[in-house]
Amino acid sequence: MVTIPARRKRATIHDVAVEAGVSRGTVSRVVNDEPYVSSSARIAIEAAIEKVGYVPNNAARSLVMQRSEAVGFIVHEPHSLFLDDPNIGGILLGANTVLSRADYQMVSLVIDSQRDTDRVARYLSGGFVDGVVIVSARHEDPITKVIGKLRLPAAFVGHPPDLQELPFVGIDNRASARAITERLMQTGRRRIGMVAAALDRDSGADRLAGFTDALGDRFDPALVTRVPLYTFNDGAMGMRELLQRDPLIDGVFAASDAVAAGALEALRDAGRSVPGDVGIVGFDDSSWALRTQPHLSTVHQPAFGLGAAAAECVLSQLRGEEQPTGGILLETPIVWRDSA
Amino acid sequence: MVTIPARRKRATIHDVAVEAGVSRGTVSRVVNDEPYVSSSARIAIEAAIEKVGYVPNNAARSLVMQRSEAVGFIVHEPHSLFLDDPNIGGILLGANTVLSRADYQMVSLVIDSQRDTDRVARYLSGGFVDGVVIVSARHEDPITKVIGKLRLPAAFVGHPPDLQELPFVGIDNRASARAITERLMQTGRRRIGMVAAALDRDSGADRLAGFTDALGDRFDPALVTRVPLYTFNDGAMGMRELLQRDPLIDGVFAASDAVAAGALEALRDAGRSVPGDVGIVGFDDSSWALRTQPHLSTVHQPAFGLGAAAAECVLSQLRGEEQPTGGILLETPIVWRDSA
DNA sequence: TTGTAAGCGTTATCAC
DNA sequence: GTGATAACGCTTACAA
Repeated sequence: MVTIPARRKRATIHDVAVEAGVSRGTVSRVVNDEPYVSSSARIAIEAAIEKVGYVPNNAARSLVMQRSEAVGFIVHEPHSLFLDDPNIGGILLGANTVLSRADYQMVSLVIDSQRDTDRVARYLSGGFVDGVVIVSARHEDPITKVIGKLRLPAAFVGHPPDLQELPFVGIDNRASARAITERLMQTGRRRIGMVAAALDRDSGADRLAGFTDALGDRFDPALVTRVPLYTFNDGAMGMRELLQRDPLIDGVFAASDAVAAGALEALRDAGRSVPGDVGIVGFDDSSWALRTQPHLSTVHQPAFGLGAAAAECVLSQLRGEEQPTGGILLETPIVWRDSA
Repeated sequence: MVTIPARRKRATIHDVAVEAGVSRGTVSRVVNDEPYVSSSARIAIEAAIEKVGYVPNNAARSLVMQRSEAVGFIVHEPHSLFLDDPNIGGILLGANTVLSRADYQMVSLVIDSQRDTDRVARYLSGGFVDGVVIVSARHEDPITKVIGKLRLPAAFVGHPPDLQELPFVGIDNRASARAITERLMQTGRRRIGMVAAALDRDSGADRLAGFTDALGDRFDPALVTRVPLYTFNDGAMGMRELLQRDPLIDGVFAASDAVAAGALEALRDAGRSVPGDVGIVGFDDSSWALRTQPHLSTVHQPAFGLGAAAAECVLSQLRGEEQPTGGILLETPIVWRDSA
């Protein structure tokens, strides 16, 4: 065992000022490199900073400046999904890239319990961040409430369930689902079903709606199975049920690539070939799409772009610019590979 | 277009005090629910807080308290890997769970560029966090330097390249690699090779070392291919080369599950059956392991436990407790499935 | 160009 | 029980 030495007291501007034989004001000017500092003073101060090991104290700075130069990135996903969801990483990187360029520190806060929710709400209230990007908000979310109450500059990725007046960026799940289903129909499939997932969310419900839009008269409710999550396992389960309901099914729209991958496994277990016996399409164009055999035809979801756009949106609010009403919808090209 | 109204000035303790007709000290006592407050005062103050919409200012609090009740979680991964790496999510969740329970806010900082590095270093220096958990530190990392200089309570996940005296939690990559290779040998394979990856890191180098340990006399350098990253694509590439070097190879240790998945694809493309023609084992027991066909035999890496242990380690430092010297190594059970 | 001093919103130490 | 008041470390007029 070894005792960690107590953290030694940190040097302050005062220490630097004394060391350099100037006033604190001048030191501050050097630190924030403002003009009107003689080069002799600057040199002395820089040496002093080095000598006493001064690092500015953000708390003090942000107290007086009334801002923190940080933007929160809130992820609110159930445990399991967070590990799986291929989009979150891209969104996060997109947001970070934009914020970084503007010299804002992105701090991600993950919410994984009720306790987390409360603590994060406090954290946001406390002025530790100047704005916030929110992924997958919940209905009646305390976080959303706090943001509204504080008028904290915010942008949602995906459609916020309530509070429609807050800015968001997203994709048109319904139109995209319709488009890929139509594309699937064009390949000549006769009995097309869907493994629908996450119907408690807008994205899940919209994808199903787009599917029924595309099918029109040909829509058969019996050919839709519903599973709770966008996961591999749920996909396999949903597909097995679909196969049971109609062994002759020859086309499937899976609500996400992970679901499609699971479905693919169920199909393989049932001895069906893809795309020979059945054509299948997914949604997301995540890393799943290239891991499956055959590679998935799917809807490209611009994860990075979503994160970047949300971050831009927060920054523009921070600059006090006017906001376009309503949300921003990004394009979702269809990428056609081998699974259908 | 609509103009977002300016954020209205936030209420302070002072406002609450005036409203409730008491002093700021008393309000502060109520806010931090300390004893010695008359219930009449408490009631009046709570009403006033509600009325003026008071939320405490963290910057001020953390300035006077000299701590922030937050712990940083630093991820330093190249872009592509961050999206793929299955362990990071688990580590993050493990750390968050522990910190949350102790009422610390975990803030994750992702480093994705030089600019990020500098900004994060400043952020850490600034007192916005009381401690830090670091995933995949770099050699000669400015972050590591800052931590050392500030004596910021820290714990590394995985072995920190330099600064060996800092606490870390990890696994014994070498022993684990040896164990699974031996297990693979016991299945009767004659020509066993390895797709080694990320040899510039300890984990990668150690896994190769464990492999050679296990093989002893039977080790044949020609049966090892080296690829830069723990990725699917690199795995496929490495396996193709292995196949070229020795078409009769019948056992493969892939440096990670993602690598194994890629190798599996290369094997399939080459018309080899698994585990019939060749047995293959991976490392990590990540979500990859169950996505492949057949499921992978692999080394279980306790991602959640690593995050949790690292967080515990930081908390214990924060409590001023003594630290065990050296790192903590967690168990890595072998999970045997169908790929070998 | 530099120094002085008044806050920023808390907590904490005293007296009362 | 409660109210002054002095920090905490910094920025920023305003004076010099």
